[in-house]
Amino acid sequence: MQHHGIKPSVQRIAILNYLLTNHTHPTADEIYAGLSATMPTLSKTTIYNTLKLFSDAGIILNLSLDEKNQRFDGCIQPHAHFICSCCGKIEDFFPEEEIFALPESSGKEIHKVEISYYGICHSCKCR
Amino acid sequence: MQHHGIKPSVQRIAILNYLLTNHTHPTADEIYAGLSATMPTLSKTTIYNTLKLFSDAGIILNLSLDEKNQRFDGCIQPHAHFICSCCGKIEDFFPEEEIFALPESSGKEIHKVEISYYGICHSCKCR
DNA sequence: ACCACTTTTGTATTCGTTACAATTTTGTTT
DNA sequence: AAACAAAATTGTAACGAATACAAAAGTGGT
Repeated sequence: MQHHGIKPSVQRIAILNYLLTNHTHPTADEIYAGLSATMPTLSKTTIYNTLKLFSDAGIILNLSLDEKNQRFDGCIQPHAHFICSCCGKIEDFFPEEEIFALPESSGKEIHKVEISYYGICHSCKCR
Repeated sequence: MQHHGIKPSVQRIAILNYLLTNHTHPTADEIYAGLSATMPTLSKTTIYNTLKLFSDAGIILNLSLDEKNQRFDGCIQPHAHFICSCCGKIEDFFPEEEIFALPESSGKEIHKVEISYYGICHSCKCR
């Protein structure tokens, strides 16, 4: 965190820690629900502020795979996602790295790549 | 449209036509702005209803690449997008088809694949 | 012309996110 | 330690895209 010019605080550490230990691609609300038990005074605005701070600094990812909510990912290794439209589960995938580079470098500067597969997962299909 | 069990109407034809001729990946609002000139009584609800009808039927794509708005695409050939964070421009890409299939078919049923590259485009970089 | 059914429309509501100002915390200087 | 400036946190209010809902208009068949 410090290496990115961000001063640590109790709230910031808690939020980053939540993202690094819960690989659930949570929304701001889910993070709030998860942390407010132990930090009752935590404000939702702080969560939004902090998430923006972190994602601008590149230490977390702001995912747009969910059209209803912003979702956040503490794993910044290039990876893809599978989203089950039925149960909502989000799975991580790690395809070959080549996919994450632009085919031809046409003078573009790439900051983020998002690869999302939408469909029905195995267990939802059989139910 | 009829082949997908959707009855055509003046509004539906206009909305589909807008998406097939404008490759701008518009929001519902942008479609409304573009059509209300010639169809003054067109309602925004109709646009939302119709876009949902079309994307559920698979004749258009509901893109989640923009975290602020739903965006829609009349081009349903598998393709990727580049989004310039500076000027907002959205470009189409057509990588090899293999990318759009799941690496290993793990019993999943894929309905949609979204591949988005976020960054700065050439002209914004030089300005 | 009548009727049932579908589509469209406008308004009201919801809810995730942001704006903003006040309060609290942190770090530094004297 | 006290005082001060700067930064972070908090709560409330506001915004706006998307949805819910009921009324109105349109469509097709008898």
